[in-house]
Amino acid sequence: MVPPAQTGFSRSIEDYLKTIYELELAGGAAQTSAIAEALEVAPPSVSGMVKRLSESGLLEHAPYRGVQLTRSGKRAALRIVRRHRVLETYLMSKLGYDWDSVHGEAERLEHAVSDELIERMAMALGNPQYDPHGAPIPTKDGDVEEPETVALSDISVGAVAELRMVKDRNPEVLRYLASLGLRPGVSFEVVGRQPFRGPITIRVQSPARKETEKVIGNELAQSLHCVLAEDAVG
Amino acid sequence: MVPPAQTGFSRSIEDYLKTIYELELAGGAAQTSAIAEALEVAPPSVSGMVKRLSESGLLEHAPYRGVQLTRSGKRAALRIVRRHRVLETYLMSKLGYDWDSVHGEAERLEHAVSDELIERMAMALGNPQYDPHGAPIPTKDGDVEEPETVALSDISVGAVAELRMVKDRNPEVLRYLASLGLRPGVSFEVVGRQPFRGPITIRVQSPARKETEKVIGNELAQSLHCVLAEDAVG
DNA sequence: ACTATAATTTAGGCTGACCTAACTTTCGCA
DNA sequence: TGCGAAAGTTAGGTCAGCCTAAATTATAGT
Repeated sequence: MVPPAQTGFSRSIEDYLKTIYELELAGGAAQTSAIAEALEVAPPSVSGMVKRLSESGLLEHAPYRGVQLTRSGKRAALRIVRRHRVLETYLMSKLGYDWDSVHGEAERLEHAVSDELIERMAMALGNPQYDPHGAPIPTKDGDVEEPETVALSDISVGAVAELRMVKDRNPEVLRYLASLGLRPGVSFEVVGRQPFRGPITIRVQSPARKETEKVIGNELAQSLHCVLAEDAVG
Repeated sequence: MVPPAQTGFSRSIEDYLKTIYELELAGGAAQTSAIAEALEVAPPSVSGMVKRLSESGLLEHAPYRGVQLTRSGKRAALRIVRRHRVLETYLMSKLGYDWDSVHGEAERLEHAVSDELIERMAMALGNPQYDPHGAPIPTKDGDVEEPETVALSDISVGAVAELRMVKDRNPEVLRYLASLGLRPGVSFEVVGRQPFRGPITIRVQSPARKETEKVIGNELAQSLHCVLAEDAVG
């Protein structure tokens, strides 16, 4: 048994809880196959773990239907999410990690750090509310509001919006976005949308105060979550 | 299987290698029972792991006699030792950890950090040569010279020495030493030694430039490793 | 030199977390 | 409305790393 930090939850269990939390956010109850895919394990492994976790009261399991975190499961999951996001933020701002390489490191560390270390890091950062990808950092006692955002792929032409959160974690993709200057906080106007899930054109204020147009594929646009400056969802 | 960082060695294996390295330093070949005690596992568990490790060429096993790291085992061990000591140094100087609480945190993190993170931390610290306990930090490519030191319990009266390294890692003990102002780098003169493993009295330059005498039990004195300013070993 | 005790190893088991193969349930669609 | 594919679960097995009990080897003291 390898008890990570001070919870008593194994590394595996922590991974399951975090994954289930993230899948629930994306849509209702988490399906066995979705969990299996996210964790890169076979579906029967998930069934087995789900049984154990629901027996210990961390989640509700409706057989053949899916699972949902209980209150205590959610609390545990949010602790991991906080760790992950604080770590990413710390590694980037204090140790010079890149936007794209930070995820993997945090993924391993989140199971090994103590609560104390996380609080010290958060303190050193001034208790940030968002991580480098724009995701909100849960507070120490487990509060988050996952913000109301719209995917760029769902914003209509003419709307002005701000990029709030990048859901993709593929380093290649993140590197590409960085090269376009697209990071959380950047504002832009949607100036074109090709039909049939075609690419989207946006106009961004470049660092040199110059306006540049960028063309973004629809698939990528689905993971760019934004807040609108004016109401206009299509 | 839980592969830590990029080596392919499990957390357990890393712990065994590090422990064996430390035991070898303290005296020749590491005994099964010493390893078992250090890792808090039963002796048969050690026998089993030792067999596996010697089969993979990380150590030489003379049955019933003890084990010794091979070249590659030592290389692996030193990588963990470097991680541990860089982590301790970083946690103390960048995140405000205390001398006594730093060990446990590093103990868990050493198995989760990547080489890259360690190099970034070392860089941020200016590539220090010693950790907060005075232990030398192996270089990236595995060089250390564990310094020639003498335990305070073996220094004769009249000698002047500098505390170089504190081998104890019990937080209580470390807190006590801190309260006495005894940290690596502090110079002192041995002014008294009671016979029959009795306590030792030293005179230290206090922060306020005032000389203070401290009385130290023999057992504790055995883990205070020093370098002599003049030759005088009793 | 011999034996009692201590140290070590072998034998056999358990648990967590994974796997594949085989079976069961659900659900979309003809 | 029923049936086949997709999704999920059960059954049974593996592996690492630990354990206890029993057997073996080393060693110290007479």
